[in-house]
Amino acid sequence: MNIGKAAQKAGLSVKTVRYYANIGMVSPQRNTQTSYRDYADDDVAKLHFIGKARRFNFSIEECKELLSLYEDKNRTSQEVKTLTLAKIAEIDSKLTELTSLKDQLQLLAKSCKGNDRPDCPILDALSIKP
Amino acid sequence: MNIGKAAQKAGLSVKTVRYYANIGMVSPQRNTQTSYRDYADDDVAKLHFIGKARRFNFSIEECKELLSLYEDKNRTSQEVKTLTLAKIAEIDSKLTELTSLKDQLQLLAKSCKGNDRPDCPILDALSIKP
DNA sequence: GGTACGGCCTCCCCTTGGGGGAAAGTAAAG
DNA sequence: CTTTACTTTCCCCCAAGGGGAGGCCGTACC
Repeated sequence: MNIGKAAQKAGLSVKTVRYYANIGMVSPQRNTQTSYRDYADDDVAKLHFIGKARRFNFSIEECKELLSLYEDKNRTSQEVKTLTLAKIAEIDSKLTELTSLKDQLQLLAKSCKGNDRPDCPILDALSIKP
Repeated sequence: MNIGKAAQKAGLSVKTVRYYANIGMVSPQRNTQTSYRDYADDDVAKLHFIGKARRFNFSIEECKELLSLYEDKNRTSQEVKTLTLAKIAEIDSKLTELTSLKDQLQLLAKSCKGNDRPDCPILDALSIKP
């Protein structure tokens, strides 16, 4: 099938699917006459797989890794789980960082009256040296 | 002072400080002979301000906004607080999203034995249609 | 048969916030 | 005077595609 149909089935944009072909992640056959990309059902399954992994915050490189594990019928579940746990840890550290940021911003916001006067503890805090 | 000294005082890299000059955020004087950038203490204070705002996850555009509020002695604290609350909301929605992702990944990881066998519920979940 | 429309192709520039490094001018120190 | 450290501009690079130009291709309609 053509790229438009494949993208639609996989729930991705045509641009994205073409990008994945360009970086060698999902390489469809080519129609010898039109040079149109020709996606098999198997390719669409991979695209779908990648789309889902991306939504789980896996990077392109990690998706390549997952994809090769996906295609390797002899891989161990341990390899996959390791990647997943690493991703969880990564998300966790981002959560910690964002939570701390939010807390600090909330303290600042709380200390600022937010009225018509010019004095603002938020700006003061941003200009303090340390 | 030269850019190296200014960067050091502000706790930023020279590249970053030059970048801020290029985008017109902090525009130092120029030494007419050498064309070296010449940072005043005031510029360094702005750089420092920006560095801190960046660490609070404010984008460059938002930093520009904060900076103009910072320099405007007649601004109201309300304007600053509004920006801050918006940033908090933004961080909050990211927290929600990441938490949901983490939960889903943890469910998957929990269901996967992570042993030497090839069967892996994580990959299965990633290949399920939707 | 023509032609209008839509899909596909490649190619290039754009995004965020700088990092890396080359080539060349300049300043400070020995 | 020479070495070394600093600064300048310039260009390419990252992720993960998005937007759009210009040019083929195929088909539906008159």
